[in-house]
Amino acid sequence: MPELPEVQTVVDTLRPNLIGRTILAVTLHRPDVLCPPGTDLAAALVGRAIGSIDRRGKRIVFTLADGSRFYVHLGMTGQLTIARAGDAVQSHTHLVIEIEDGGSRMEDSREPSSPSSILHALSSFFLRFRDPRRFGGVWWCGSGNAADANMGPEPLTLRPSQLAKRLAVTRRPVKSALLDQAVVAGLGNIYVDESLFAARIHPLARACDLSTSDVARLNRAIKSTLRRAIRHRGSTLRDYRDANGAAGGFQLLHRVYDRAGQPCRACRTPVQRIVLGGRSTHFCPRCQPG
DNA sequence: GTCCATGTTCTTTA
DNA sequence: CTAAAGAACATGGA
Repeated sequence: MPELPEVQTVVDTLRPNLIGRTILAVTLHRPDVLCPPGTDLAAALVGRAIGSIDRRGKRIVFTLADGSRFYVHLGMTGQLTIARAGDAVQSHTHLVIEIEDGGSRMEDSREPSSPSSILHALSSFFLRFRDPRRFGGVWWCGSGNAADANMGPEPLTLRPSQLAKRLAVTRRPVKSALLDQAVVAGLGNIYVDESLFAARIHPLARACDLSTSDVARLNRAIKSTLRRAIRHRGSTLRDYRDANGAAGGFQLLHRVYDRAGQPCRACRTPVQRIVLGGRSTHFCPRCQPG
């Protein structure tokens, strides 16, 4: 579920819970969600404070007070949520990070599940990562910049000339190019379809054939679509939740995505669905002429 | 049983 | 050789 607006919403809801707090413990229930394999995540995290949380494309980047970093990718079904000790642990919870509760300790009478160290003198809560399909995972970066690897520019600050330059060099359909994280970072199947509709560009149009005005329109459409989706806290089709467990609301405002056969909200022509690069692709044949 | 799914990466084909 | 298409990954819901 998570594309840029959903990931940004998770980051925005994680920050007030986690910034400045110290990590008390790390439990990795499924070691294969961690890269590089065999990393001692507990040794890297325990005792350190979380300095900042940022988004890069669809990656959620945690920077510790010592400057080291790790990032979480939610894949298709990943969730990163804040929980208290009494909250039921859902199936497919692969990683749990215990966090020192910086606030007063009186409000929470529940005890941590495994009080084992002097660090537990104060109350705590948990950051849980669950991901049924396990297309997501956790990447330890150390002090390197692995979080930026293979990532194109951020679409919210992308300039039309940059986008034009990147689209001009490929004959792929514009939809395929926009899904490529190395071309632009953060777009996925929902927001590419929505952005192309807003720009009135056919998804099969060759990227290199777009005119300067097409690209300018597309750049504006991408920004406005993403900003609107963030304002509505992302799209919950099935699994997506923010860090507080709340669903998004933008799915109610989709204009073409998952609306095959339903009337275009602009012209009433039935929305068409095709398969492109193995992905469902939705567009209005009248508003987005080939 | 079948098909489909918000993502990424590796393999095969053209 | 490069670019693009296809398959694979794992799970669950319709």
